[in-house]
Amino acid sequence: MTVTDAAIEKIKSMIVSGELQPGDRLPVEKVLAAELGLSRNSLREAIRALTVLRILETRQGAGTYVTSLAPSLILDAVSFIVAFHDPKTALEFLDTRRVLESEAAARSSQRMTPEDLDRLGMINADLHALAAAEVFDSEAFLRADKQFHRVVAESCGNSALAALVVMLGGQTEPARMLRVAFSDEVAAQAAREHDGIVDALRRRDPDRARSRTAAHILNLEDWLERELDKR
Amino acid sequence: MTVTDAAIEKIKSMIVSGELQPGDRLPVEKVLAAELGLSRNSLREAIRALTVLRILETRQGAGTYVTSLAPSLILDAVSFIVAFHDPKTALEFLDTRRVLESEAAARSSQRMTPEDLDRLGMINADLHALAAAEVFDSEAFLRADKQFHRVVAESCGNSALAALVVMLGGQTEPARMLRVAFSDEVAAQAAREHDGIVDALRRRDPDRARSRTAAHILNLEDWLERELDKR
DNA sequence: CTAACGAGATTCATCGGGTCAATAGTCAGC
DNA sequence: GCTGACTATTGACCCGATGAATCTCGTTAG
Repeated sequence: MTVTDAAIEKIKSMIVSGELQPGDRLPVEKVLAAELGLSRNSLREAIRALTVLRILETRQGAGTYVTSLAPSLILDAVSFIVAFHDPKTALEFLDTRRVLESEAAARSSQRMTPEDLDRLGMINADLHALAAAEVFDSEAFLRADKQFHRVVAESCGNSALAALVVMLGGQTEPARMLRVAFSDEVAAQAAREHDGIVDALRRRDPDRARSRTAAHILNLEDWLERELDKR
Repeated sequence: MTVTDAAIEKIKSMIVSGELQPGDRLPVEKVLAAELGLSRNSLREAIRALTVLRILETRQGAGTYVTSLAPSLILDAVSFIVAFHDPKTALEFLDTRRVLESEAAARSSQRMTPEDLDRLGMINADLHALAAAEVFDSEAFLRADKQFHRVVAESCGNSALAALVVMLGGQTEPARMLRVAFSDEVAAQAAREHDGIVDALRRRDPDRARSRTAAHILNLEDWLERELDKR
């Protein structure tokens, strides 16, 4: 256990115990270093580690603060981690995402407002347009697609579940591969499947929403598997 | 964007691009710092950040290495993050865990070997014994309980799913609270529910495994909710 | 010839000192 | 009362040095 690790644990326990609340400001580096009994450099390593985990936030000239610790914020750090995985692992993540997102869709079907549904419809209209465009912009399509899934997930009423879905739908390494292999035909098919999901959500039918979402992601899994076999 | 953040991105891209493979050794700090054009201290902050994310591993005197990047390793870092949440958020995590673990149990029912099942039976026999002991050791019970759920999850055939389940069953803050409030009666009830899960797994019946697991965790959720209301 | 040993080189861990840049708080001027 | 310049605060970043853990490799005992 290095002194930096000890400092991380110390700061962590100060937060978990409530000694430091979200939004609180930490003592200045020099003082905190003295309190914890280590050098400023080593303390900075600890602070940096907690910063990339979105637990602390530093602003030059202003100070270091505890973040809101919202699940979405924290799990955002996880999507950073997920990006390191190989394509085979990506299939497992996608498989897991299917489990979570179909459940989230079922729950969202009971909770989405007409405004949410309209917004979702507009996003998918964009997706149809992007898929039918003269020159297919896979980059833009995947960005909007992510947006679609995010809206569905975030209406489910459980922010931890939503954050996990968004995280698993994030930038995995094969997602970059997708960009080159993703065709306008696959995109058009995906947009049509989205229509089915939106319809299920409008009907407020959890079973339909669940099944349609599961099938949609399953198709994505199959496509990815085929792409991986090609190489 | 600070120079350290830039270094993190640079190292990340080196791994994602395959320039650095799992197990590879990084250049020594002094050299790498020169290559990336920053001081050793700043580079060390970047390395430390990737170390707490379990992406790099440093050994004094030996060097800095890229980890295996196994999902379990990576998601292990997540359980560290999850520990920061308040009890209310813990309910959401438990809710999410129910979704994942019931699915994992259903899958495991099709895959567990007789040896796995025997092992599970033994673990639960221990749990029964612990719950019936003269002086109830909640610490030991929860440790064995975690073990039980881990064995079920890890047989599901998807290591990412398994890792997520284990992570969500891990050290959340209320888990510490559990230790004081957890009674031998609640423990005995949990062990009986485990019997039902083991039975379903032995029957190789995914639906029973799914339902029994979901109900088990649901009971845990209810219990936690009641405990939270008390305060 | 093999295995245990040990000196030296390598590498990360930690420290103290310092400069620079961004922010916030203060106070004069209108 | 409001604006803007000045100043103190604070994190960002750098350099150089020492200590501790590990590895390398030649040496020696069996």
